[in-house]
Amino acid sequence: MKKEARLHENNQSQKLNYRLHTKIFHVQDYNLDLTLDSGQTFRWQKINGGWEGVVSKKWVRLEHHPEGLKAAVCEKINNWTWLEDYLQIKADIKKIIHSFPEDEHMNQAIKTCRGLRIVKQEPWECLATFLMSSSKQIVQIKQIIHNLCEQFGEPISSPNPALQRAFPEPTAIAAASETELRACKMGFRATYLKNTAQIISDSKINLSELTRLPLEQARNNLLSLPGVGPKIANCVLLFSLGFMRAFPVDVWVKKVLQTCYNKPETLSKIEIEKFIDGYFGEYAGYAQQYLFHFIRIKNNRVKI
DNA sequence: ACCCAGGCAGCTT
DNA sequence: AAGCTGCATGGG
Repeated sequence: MKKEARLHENNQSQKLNYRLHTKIFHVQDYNLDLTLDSGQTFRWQKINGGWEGVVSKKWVRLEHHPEGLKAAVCEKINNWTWLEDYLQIKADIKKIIHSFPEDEHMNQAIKTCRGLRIVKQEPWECLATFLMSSSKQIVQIKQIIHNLCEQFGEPISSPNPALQRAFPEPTAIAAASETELRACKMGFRATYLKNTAQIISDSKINLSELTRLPLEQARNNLLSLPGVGPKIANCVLLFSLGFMRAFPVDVWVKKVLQTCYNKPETLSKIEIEKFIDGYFGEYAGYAQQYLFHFIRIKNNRVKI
C-alpha cells in the first residue's frame, strides 16, 4: 500500500468514535489488579479504573462488574471463547487454592492475593516476552515489549493510542535486523529473540502442539531454543501452555524458598526440584505465582 | 558510585 | 554437578 494512503487511514482511525461491543463474564474471585499486574503479562494498562490490553489481535478493555467481569472490544464478536479462554473464566479457583499446601506463608499469600488468576497467554507472545525478562526489572520488560510492538506489530483498531498494534509475529521478528531489535532496548537479548523467532517461523517447533506433550517433553522442546533456560521454559509452560505444575524459580522465589522454607543455597538444584514437586502439589506453578506476588508486595515492589 | 533486575550460555573448576 | 563471568540497560 502507498505510504500516504496508509498515513491517511491511520489518521482517520484516530478520529473515529469507536463503537464498543461488550460482554459480561459471570465469575467470582477475580481480581484484575492482581491478575494483570503480577508479572505474568506486560502489556495491560490501568486506565480509568479498568484494564486495557491486546488479546488475539484485538484491543480489549476489562472492568469489574457486579456479576463478574465486563469486557469491551471495538468489533462485533459472535464467539467470545478466545477471551474466556485467555482469562480462564472457567478455572476452578477454589479447587486450585484448596490444593495449595497449608503453611503460614502460603496462607498469608492466599489472603493477600485473593482473586489472583493465571491467565492463558498466546504462546509466542509469552515466549518472546520472557526472553526479554532475563535480568530485567518488570517496568523495563514492559517498556521493551511496548517498543517491540510499536516497531514490528501489525496495526489493529483500538481507541487507545498506546495500544495500536498487535504483538509482532515470529516472521516479523525473524526478518528484523539485530540492530533494529536492539533499538527496542533489549540489549544482548536481541540475538536470542531473533534466533528463536526464526526457529518458530520455520515451524521447527510448534508451540501450541507442546500442550499435548507430557510436561518434561514440552519443557525439553522449549529448552532447545536459544536463550531459553529452566526459568523461562517454566514461565512459558505455566503462563501459556496450561502446565500448572511448572514452577518458575527466579530471584524472588529463590528468596521465598530460602527464607520461608529453609532451603539453603547450598541445596542442589535436584533437591530443590524434588521438594517443590512433592510439596506444592498439582497446581505448584499457581502456588508459586501467589508466593511471588506476595513477597513482592511485602518488599514494597508492588503497591496494593 | 554502586548494586541489582521474573537468566542464560560458555567456560573453568 | 557446581561456580564464575559477560552480556545491555535502567531503577533505586
